[in-house]
Amino acid sequence: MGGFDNHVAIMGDWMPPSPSPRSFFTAMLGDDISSRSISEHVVENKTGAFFQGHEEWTDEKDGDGAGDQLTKSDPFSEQKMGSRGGGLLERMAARAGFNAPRLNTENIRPSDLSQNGDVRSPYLTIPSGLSPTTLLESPVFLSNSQVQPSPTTGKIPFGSGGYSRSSTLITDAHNKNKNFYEDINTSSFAFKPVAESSPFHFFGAASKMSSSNFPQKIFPSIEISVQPENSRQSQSTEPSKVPSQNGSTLHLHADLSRTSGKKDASGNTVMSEPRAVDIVGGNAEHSPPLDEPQDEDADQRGGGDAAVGGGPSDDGYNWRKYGQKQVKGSEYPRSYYKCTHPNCPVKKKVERSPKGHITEIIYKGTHNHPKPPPNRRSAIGSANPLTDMQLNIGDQNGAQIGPDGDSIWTTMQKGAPDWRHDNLEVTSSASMGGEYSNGPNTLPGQNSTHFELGDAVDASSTFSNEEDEDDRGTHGSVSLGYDGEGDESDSKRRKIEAYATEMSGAARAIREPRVVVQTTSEVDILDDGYRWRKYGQKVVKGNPNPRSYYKCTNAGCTVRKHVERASHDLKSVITTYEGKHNHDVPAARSSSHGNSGTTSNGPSQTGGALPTHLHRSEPSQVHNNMARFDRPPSFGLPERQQMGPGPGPRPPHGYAFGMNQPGFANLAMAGLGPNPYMGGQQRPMSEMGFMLPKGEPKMEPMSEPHLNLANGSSSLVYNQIMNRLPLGPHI
DNA sequence: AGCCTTTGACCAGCG
DNA sequence: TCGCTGGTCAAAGGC
Repeated sequence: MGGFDNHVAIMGDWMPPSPSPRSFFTAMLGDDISSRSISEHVVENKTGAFFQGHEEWTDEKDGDGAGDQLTKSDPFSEQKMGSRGGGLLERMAARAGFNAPRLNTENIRPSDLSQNGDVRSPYLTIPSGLSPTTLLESPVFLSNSQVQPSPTTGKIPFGSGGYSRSSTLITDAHNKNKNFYEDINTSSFAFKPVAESSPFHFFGAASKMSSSNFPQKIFPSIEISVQPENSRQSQSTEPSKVPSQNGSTLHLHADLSRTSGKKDASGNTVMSEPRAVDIVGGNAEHSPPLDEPQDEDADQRGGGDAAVGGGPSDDGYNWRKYGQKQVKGSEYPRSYYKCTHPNCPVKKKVERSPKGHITEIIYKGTHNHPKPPPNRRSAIGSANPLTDMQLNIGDQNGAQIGPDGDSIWTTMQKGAPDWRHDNLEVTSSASMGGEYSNGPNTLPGQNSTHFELGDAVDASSTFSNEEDEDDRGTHGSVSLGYDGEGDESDSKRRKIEAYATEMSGAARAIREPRVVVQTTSEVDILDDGYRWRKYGQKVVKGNPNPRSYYKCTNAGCTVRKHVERASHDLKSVITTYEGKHNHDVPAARSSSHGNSGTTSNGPSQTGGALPTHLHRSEPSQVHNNMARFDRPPSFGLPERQQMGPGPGPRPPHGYAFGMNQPGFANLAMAGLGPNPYMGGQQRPMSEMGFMLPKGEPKMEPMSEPHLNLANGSSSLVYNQIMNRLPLGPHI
């Protein structure tokens, strides 16, 4: 397997029946942007192979030179892939009983620990070297047409059809080439997990999803693997010292080593050609590795797991480690945890690399008690971004007991307390990291924009955390699993398929659509063309800067938004939209100009949050699209039909955010939802990020050189993306 | 003192 | 039946 081309080809095989992510991306970004292959980017970046093997990971901290990385990182190296693949991926695949695209969370990093430990705005960024197209091909975007996925909302894209089996995303904690990514990380998608809301509602398969299926639905056990292996990137830079930047990167990791139908040593079925998608969140260089700072410590004191996200408390629950052992096929030792709550049967297994990178987290059982108060959670959990991530996961994914209360490894998501598990085990994991993060230098002075799509769907509504917690990230991998008693392979597979379908719907929560737009560039997204009235301002946790609240002044419009300066980057402004949109952009303001540079009455003016930016965003679409959120899911309709130019104004620059759209959901999933580690970092370069719906991972696309987002072009790109985002079934 | 981690040993399932 | 493997137990120690 030599080249990336092959890789791509494989990915193609792996693609879901529905519009391939790649196609989507291509469409979204346009030929100019997407046509280029990742490999090309890699070459251009001279940073080495874009996809990396897992083995390289170990060298990460050793500071491998670019050249080394290039060599080592050759993900296409059969050898490497094979070796790695035999491990987690296969196990995951086996567990899930189907192809398990790997979502690598190793690279998930705290957005900005140094500046604000509380910052929870993991962003999943697409490194400059990473082609959106590629990204779209990642499992994250699988089955867009049928999935309602949203990693955070638990809508995992478990596509139907052949792909349904692939619903499992295997976390690949072994992202190597940290440097590579760092170098290239200029643009990326940042998944900005939103608070506890429901980072992981990965029950994507939505093919059969119906509006009636909601959180209350009974689910089979869900296993979530979170693999925030962060660390690799930290090396190049000191995350803690570097202001967070939008370095989160979306790490697409292809694993070509696997063959279908094979079984691993354990007899687990290994699905054919599982592809690993590593989503690296957080800025490699800017954002501290999720756990990197604590890695050593964690390792030594055993609390490392916690620190890393596998910890007992990262998910909001308290855990006691009762065992650890090296599991065959796993490169890293597996730690066993039990919920410390009396009589609570929930357990979780965490695998993490020697450096503390979590490669997999599997929950089993259902908590029969409420989550302990935050103050009771481990300090680590609260302070550690990674922990935050875990919290999100736990919150949303907290394991829940199956009907029988045992033997079910599940990963529940917050807000899914009512879920019940059957014998379904779907494992999906995603890792985010900064590896892909583009180097800060790549596109100096460019814009970084983050879009957070609020999702009206939030199964985790149970934990009604609002913005303050929205930024928590959940990232990672989610495994829907079924630990069943019988034939894991087949039965799981079957059940997974069945469940995937149901889950997607179930995962949907009803929530106010929420869109977060973050920008650090001249393109001021804050100036969205609508008229706003500032009605409040306050300092929220996690951000030293005041948040300004605005209401749309349009009569009858309930849309609100709040704007705040990103703690990690004062140049960056995060705008969160909430509410439904019932009108178009005011004529006077509905201009389409990426670079107009004029500011409107938006926060940028009042809030002064954007001192240096000319923000001109086109949230008009947001408005419009948000309205769509309320629509009943429409399945089977081509995205275009749903999102497209169809009825309804579509401002030239409008952002066609498809809230609740599978596409994003998937993307979010890739981002692993609220991954504190992912985001939070912004750079003075063009970056465009997509913030996933509240409760969902937020993507923070870092500026992709190819996207050329700077100076208004970002809006164009954004617009294109949004408008073209394939979203299969939409709500 | 309580809680948690570590770690070797034990147990059970499976081929 | 044996060996392998994953999962669990429980003593010891640390914080």
